Amino acid sequence: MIDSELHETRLSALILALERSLRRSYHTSQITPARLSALHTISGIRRCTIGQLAQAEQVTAPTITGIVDALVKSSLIVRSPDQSDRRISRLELTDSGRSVLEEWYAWRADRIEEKIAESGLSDSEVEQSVNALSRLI
Amino acid sequence: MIDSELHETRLSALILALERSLRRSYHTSQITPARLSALHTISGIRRCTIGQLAQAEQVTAPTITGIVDALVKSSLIVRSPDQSDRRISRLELTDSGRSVLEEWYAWRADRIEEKIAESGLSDSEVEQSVNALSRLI
DNA sequence: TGCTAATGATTAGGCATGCTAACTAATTTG
DNA sequence: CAAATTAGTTAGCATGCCTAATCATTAGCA
Repeated sequence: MIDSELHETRLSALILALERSLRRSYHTSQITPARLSALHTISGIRRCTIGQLAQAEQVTAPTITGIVDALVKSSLIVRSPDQSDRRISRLELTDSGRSVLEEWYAWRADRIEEKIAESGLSDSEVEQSVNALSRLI
Repeated sequence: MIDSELHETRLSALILALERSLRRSYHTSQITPARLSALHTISGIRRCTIGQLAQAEQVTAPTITGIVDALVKSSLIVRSPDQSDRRISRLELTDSGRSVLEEWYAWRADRIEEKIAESGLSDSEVEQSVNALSRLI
């Protein structure tokens, strides 16, 4: 019990710290975590709808509406009504959205390389902990 | 590079998911992550000041002011001016604050036990990944 | 066919968390 | 003692999340 408590204490603190440091680092990159995550998800779902995106991102529809509005406003995606069911919006990346996403992948790869180097962790240690974490969620 | 990219992709998504699930779970518990974290920190620093708290939580002073206001308002801490330097506020847990913190520890311990059981991870695997993560930050 | 259900999405409104810039009050220092 | 520094607060903004209510459209059924 005491061990579990320690782990959770540290995990909670770590998650807060991670979230803060992520937010700070995204701060420089002109796009926010939730929007990038949505962009990434949209790029992976053909003719993605608001509902699908909400489900994939595990947030409510109104939350997604706001994120989509922002992405449309900055021309990273386009929202177009479905022809056969006009209740539905279809989301599609623009060229600009694709390149932002690709720049982000590259930037991330650089950052994680730095972090792994700084930490002195082996690649397999990183992999193990990422795997463990994803099983924990 | 490709491995690092994969790790970071998954890490970013994991952090978002963690943050969201944390937020949802705290939702039921009447106190929010940032406030609990601050409460925990205050309990660990004797005669804690706003500045110390900000530094420990790695956020700016205005952010801490808001969190402290909320904690004071809900009577979990008291803020009193320092006698020898009246610029300084000293923060101290109330009995109520202490019991909220202890309930939280207990609740967390239960949750992490559940999660670890569900995940099928061994305690040492959890420990390893938590250690690895904290080195990564 | 035409009314009602259900569905997809948006709007309105609120809260939490974070930031920067500008300010006040108090203390230090030259 | 005046000027600089330090500790906190206030104001104002953005992001991200929620629930409740609403709108438009489509589906179902008598």
